[in-house]
Amino acid sequence: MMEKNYQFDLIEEKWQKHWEENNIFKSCENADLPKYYTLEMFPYPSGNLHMGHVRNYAIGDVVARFKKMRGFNILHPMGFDSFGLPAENAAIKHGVPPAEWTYANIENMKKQLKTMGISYDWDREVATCKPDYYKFTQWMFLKLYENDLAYKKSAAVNWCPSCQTVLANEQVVDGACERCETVVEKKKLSQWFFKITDYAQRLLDNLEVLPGWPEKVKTMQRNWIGRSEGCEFDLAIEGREEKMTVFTTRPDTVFGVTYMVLSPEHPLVDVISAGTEHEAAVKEFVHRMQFISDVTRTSTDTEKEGVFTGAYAINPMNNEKIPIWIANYVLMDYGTGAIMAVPAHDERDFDFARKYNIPIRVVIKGEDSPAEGDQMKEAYTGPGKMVNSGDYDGLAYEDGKKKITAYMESIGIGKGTINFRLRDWLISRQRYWGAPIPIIYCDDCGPLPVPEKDLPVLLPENVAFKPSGESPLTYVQSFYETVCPCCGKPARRETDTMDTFVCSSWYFARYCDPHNTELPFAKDKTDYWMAVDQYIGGVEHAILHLMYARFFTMFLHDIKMLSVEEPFTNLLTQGMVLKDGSKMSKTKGNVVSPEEIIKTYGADTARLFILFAAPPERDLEWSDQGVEGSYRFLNRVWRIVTECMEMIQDVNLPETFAELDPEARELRYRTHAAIKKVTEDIEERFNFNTAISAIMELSNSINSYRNQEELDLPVLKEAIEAMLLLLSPFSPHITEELWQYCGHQDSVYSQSWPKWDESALVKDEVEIALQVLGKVRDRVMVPSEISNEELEKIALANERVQEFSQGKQVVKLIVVPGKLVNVVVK
RNA sequence: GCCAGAGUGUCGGAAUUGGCAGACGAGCGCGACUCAAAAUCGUGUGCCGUGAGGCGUGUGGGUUCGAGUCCCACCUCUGGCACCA
Repeated sequence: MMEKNYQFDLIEEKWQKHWEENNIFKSCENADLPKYYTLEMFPYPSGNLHMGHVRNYAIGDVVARFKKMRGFNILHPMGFDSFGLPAENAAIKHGVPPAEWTYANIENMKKQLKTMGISYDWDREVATCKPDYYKFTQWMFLKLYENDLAYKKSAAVNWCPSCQTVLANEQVVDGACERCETVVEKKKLSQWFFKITDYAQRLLDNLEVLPGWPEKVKTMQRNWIGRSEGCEFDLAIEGREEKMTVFTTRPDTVFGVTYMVLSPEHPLVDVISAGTEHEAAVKEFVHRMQFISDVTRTSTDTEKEGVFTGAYAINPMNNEKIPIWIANYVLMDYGTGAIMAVPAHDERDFDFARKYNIPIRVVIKGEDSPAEGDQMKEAYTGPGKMVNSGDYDGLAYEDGKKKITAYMESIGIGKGTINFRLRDWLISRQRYWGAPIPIIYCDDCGPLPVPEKDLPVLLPENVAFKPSGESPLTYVQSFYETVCPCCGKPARRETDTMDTFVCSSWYFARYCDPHNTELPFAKDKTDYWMAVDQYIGGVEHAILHLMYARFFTMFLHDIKMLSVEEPFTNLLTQGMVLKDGSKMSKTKGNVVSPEEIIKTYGADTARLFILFAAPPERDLEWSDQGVEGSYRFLNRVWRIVTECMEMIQDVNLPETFAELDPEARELRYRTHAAIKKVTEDIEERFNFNTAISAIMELSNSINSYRNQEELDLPVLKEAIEAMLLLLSPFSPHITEELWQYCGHQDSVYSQSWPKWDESALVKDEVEIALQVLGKVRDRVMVPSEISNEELEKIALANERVQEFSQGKQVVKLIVVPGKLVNVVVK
């Protein structure tokens, strides 16, 4: 029975149930149809959806439903990134086991997600904390290990004292923990790494073949990978056996070296300063540097300082004696931890040399650059010709780079190298709630991978949480006690777990074959579905998740598990949801709860508003009044359809619409203009806000048309049905209900997307603006087929035009057909 | 400091290829309905001016018949990078 009023709560519940019971959104491979894989970044199950989620999933659902109606075979799954620290914190705080807390949150969030009415195939749901999933996260580790891409090493790593675990470089932002903003410390520990640096060049190069990614994200990844090309070479140290090795991108400036710098942590520092009069000062400096955090030390604001070590290196190009210093601005973990300093052509070296009165020698002369170091106000880093460089004088600096590198190579002291800023990915975490690293330590056989058949290495339950620097699993004897898979003697399991970013680096492939118990996924399934055609999520993952996932995909491609090399063909990074100009947060007290909004206005209104308020990439300002507006619009749609229903229900649409009266023609024009506009806005630009405004315009047109006395019912029906179909990806429940009222049996979701009729877009008459000197003075209606000559005549004869060109001479006439005539006078 | 992106009514935002700035929505004003209110419907709404008209897309200049859009300089905001040799 038809309800008189728009009762969103009844309608939404009814259709959600209907969709679920009829498996409307279930997807399977179908070779006859082109596939389309839409994916939104899966959430961490914190327990409640926030507006950012709603925005993310509303965008994804428009894409999925639109593509479905456009004839694609859709994969649109959802799941949970369910390992991670909050579960452990909750366990400590509330005494609930992490697993219990997590599963309860998943249930609640799933319930909330279902009230949004998104077209997910829930049969494909994954949760990374379930053994059937993390079994294959461990499988990934084993494959990386087999291929020498997982290794353990002792290194100074980032330690978050609050989270009580180590972090990857990517998870340290401005020297602080990405999660809790605590300043991280350096700790020397033995940890597991993935050799992502082996893929540095490919991660960089492939960005070129990702035209569907925002330039912003690609730039961030390029910066992070930080490739630089240069030359590494050895220098003898006066009176010693040892050599020092430096990396430089400017071998062309090697004749301008006036001092060398070692990082304070460099192993040679102690050796070369020992026994010199400078030893005490060096020791003091090194000691002092230990207590300065990396953030401070690597900030551009920090003043450069250093001390002379007492030792000298020999410049291999001219045998000059060069003093070796140590300084705060040279870092141990980039390049070789040592540099050649050329103050004339490097800003940092210049500042340092000025401070300590070290000579500045010009070796590159640009067009207007100073020739003498003393005259310089700043370092000259531009192009130029080599000077003061012996046989190399007169060479262009680029040629100099090549020639000097080649020379060093020929005498066996150096070689051309490429340095990356990217570090290997530290994946061990001293935490309980993660996938255990599948490694066994045997006193006799060493560290060994857990045999594939023994996966998964199950996480034990009932674990005590003691705040210490060690994994809680180190206290669980039943977990760590095992036998060596090689010799059968008692052995010990690795007690660290994996970074949760490992779990999310391959989930998109698991969705293609989520119930496979033998393999993470079967190749024929991923061959059909991968890559993800449209990936949608927050820009905060620009480096972290998006780079790790690319790395995994390349690796899986290399071991022939995946055909694709890149996981995400198109990427949309959505903006944040703001309230009163800032991000919604509990501390600011400006949080709007999606649950409340859906309860008060319904999911259709919530979705519509969030898509209407701003284009998807931009930040969105939440507005309660804006929500009211969207709600009013849906009510208007409801009234239009229910009030016209009886008239149009039994009307058949003709093949062609001939002989229409002007009003009906106008409505048809507007209907088809709306179809065109909405289609192009979604398809080409993801401009959902303007697509919605076009639907609103159509509804306004229908509304005024239906108040007339004589109605052309087929035209009215066509307009109303087009409006419902166009609106259905945005607000699926109300359109489903009204679609049925119009006499249809099938779901709107399974309808074909409407096509516009070009002939309906042809107008008899168009409005032309008449300008004098670029200012609009009048507007006239003219036949659309009018010739330029005719238009010119009309313009010149126009009263208003004459008024404004009186006493002046017409110099020129500009005609833009269908738009305007501009009369140029003098 | 460097590199992106942005700056348009009271507000969110539109203008797709250099061609009528302000679509759509919100807010506000007026009117209808109502005992009244809400809802709804209709209508108006960039600024100045009684009016004719003038002005108007961060600022200043330029190109053009015509500039929110192109060029130059500058200001502000947002994001990213920032001793990476």
